[in-house]
Amino acid sequence: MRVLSKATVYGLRALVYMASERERTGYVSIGEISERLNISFHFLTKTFQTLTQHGILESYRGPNGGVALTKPADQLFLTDIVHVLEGVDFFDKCLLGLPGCGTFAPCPVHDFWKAAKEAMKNEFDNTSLAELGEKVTDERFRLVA
Amino acid sequence: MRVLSKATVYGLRALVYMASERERTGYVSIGEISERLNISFHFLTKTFQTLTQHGILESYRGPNGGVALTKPADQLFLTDIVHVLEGVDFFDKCLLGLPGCGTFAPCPVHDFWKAAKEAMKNEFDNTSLAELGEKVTDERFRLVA
DNA sequence: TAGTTTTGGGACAAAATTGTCTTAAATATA
DNA sequence: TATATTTAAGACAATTTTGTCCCAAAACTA
Repeated sequence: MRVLSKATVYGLRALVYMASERERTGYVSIGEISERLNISFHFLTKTFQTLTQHGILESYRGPNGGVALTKPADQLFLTDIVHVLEGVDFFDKCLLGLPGCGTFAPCPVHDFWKAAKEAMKNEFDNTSLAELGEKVTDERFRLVA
Repeated sequence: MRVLSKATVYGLRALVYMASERERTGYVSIGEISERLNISFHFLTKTFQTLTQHGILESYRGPNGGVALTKPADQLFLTDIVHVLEGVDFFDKCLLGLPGCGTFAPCPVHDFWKAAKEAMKNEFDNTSLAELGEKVTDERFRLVA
């Protein structure tokens, strides 16, 4: 079950890492993140460029440069990131891949899947990077194998 | 959100179609299914070969040949098909892609995702091809765009 | 037996995803 | 100014997924 692409998975892990560095101020370099989380630097850079272009991150070049969240981590939710990296129709896909599957022309698993998606969307809508970052800071949860 | 591969999606649609042809006896040809559901014949054939090799389908060559469910459709559940086409670890994947993510070493979204997966697994465990086939036969639900 | 129909299986191609590399641009510091 | 650091951007390669094609094997029919 691969719900999120690698790009999204890496992006999310990296953002939660940033949120977990609570007392830190200023920019965090992509190099640091990729090292700490064991993610390909170049691949992460591309994902971060997308996030920067869509207003999730701001970046700054040069020494002591890096990336920073554009908003406090408690105002950035999983849905925001997923919408940028997976598309705004992320929570609107038929389990059987039928285009236009909906109440008026449902596939046989539509009712169940609609409820499952709603539960997931609800969780994504209400889970902030801050919340996940705290879990990591407070040590019971991990971001790396 | 792409939970199932195309191979699985096509396989499931095709199996539900077979289950929906209630009064039919004997083998159904892959050609018929691929035409009716608008699925690539060769691609579906490969997926069906996998299902045959794993005991979900039996096949028979020659005129009036085709494939047939090895069990009554009310004894074949979504989990059975998904286990064959996606792997037995389908319901055991970390949302953030961390290997070995579990109670003892969870990622920050582990608790939520565990519950979401369990709900999905429960539904897959208890939804038979017969049930879905009936929905299609009884006309309110569709298998094709 | 010859010809047709159908699945089996493999080779192969196309497309999407993932990953790597190089160079440029911006910024800081010495 | 020269050098080092860091993101930006795009080319490119590797891998996986998806899709196509061909021919063999099995089975039926005439």
